[in-house]
Amino acid sequence: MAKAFEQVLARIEEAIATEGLKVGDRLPGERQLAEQLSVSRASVREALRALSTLGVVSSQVGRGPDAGAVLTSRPGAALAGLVRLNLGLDAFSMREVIGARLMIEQWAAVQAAHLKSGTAEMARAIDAMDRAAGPEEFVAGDIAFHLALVAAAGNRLTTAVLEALRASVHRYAIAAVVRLGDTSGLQEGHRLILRAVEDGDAGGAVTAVTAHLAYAYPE
Amino acid sequence: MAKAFEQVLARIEEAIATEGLKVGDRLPGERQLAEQLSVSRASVREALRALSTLGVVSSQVGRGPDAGAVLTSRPGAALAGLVRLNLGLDAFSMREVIGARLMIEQWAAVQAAHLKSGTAEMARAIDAMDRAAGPEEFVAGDIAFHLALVAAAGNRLTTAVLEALRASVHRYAIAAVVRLGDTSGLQEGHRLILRAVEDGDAGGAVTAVTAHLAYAYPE
DNA sequence: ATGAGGTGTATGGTCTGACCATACCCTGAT
DNA sequence: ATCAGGGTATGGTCAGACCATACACCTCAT
Repeated sequence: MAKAFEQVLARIEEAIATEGLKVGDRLPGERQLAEQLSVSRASVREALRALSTLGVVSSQVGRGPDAGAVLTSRPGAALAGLVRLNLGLDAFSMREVIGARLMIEQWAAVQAAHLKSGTAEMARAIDAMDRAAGPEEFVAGDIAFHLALVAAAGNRLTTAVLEALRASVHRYAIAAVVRLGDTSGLQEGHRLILRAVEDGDAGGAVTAVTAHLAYAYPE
Repeated sequence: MAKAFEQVLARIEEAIATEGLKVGDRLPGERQLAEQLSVSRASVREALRALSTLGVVSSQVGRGPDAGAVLTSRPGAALAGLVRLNLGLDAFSMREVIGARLMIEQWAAVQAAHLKSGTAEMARAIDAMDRAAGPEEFVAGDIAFHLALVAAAGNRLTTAVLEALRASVHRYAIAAVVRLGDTSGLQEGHRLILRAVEDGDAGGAVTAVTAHLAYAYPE
């Protein structure tokens, strides 16, 4: 049997999807939901807390005799996917994850090249990867490099988004390292990116990022 | 007194920030946290549920005598920011939100132009804005347009990210409508974007998106 | 001394039942 | 017709309990 918390989440998602709930509509109250799903109110509350953390619903005390949490976001595939992503359940294909990464890193490369920032952190990450004792350390260095690149763009929000993708990216990154026996190609890509940023060569940086990700994650 | 749930969240964030916790380190157990913060275990669990929803920590049953949730994400500004964004507490500047939007929508415009997709949805949103009775409907149409643009890129993940930014974007969008007495400029921008996508003109689409957002959110 | 295997124990996950302050609804008095 | 006030269901919080699990430790045979 699946965990109670996940049951509740799935049922609420399903209800939103199938019952055509619109933004502003109300879900049943916590006690009512608990009874319908045969779980405790505590589990319902945890599920609602997760959804409210994702900005899907929002609750208010009082509200009199009428019901519970309000839908604050549009239902649909994107919503369900976002929930799954954040829960690590993963509804996105590798293609989508890599696509989003490509978008963020190409953009960041342009910003970083203009600002000529973050080069020290990137260099440090490359060094760490050279000195890495095992695959774990190597992957950690890789993550540090790409995080440094995006952070160099100076927008904490996009950095946070990449950070949020960490779990998925990490898994794929490990797969890549395992697949490629030789890691020198990855490091070469990193060095090309770093050099383009140092030179302030935005076009070159985009090209380098694109090539690097294509190399690491071939179609 | 602040709500118990928020207290716990703040204290955990603070602990991560000030105690130099690293990825893989463990937080105290739920019962211990509850006692330290003088709240019930249920409140602690809700806070941890929120953090785990954001991918900040992860829990496992068992774990023997040693402690609780594991840090699964890098601490620091980006982390705290992500938490605040998702909780609607807002740690990002308007500049950062708009910057992220620009990144996503420029990228989406290129993809959409190549695929020549999503034009029907965008056209529908433009019509809805023309027929809008009040500011609320107008803003709803605006959101629908930009969501359609990003969805046209065919990557549910990036769509989900824009969806996640909805709350912040929405607020700024309202501000923009209020500021601009005349909304024809916004609609004109939408039409330019739509036309470029229909023509498969990637460069023109990027230019149109950039101009439109610069118009809606002047520096 | 060393390894395998069993046991103890604290953990996260869940449930029950209770209390509080709040916000809505409805009634009744004006 | 309007307004004041109580009734009531709500979300937020708490206390205490039980379960299955996974680690740490101890025992015992080798």
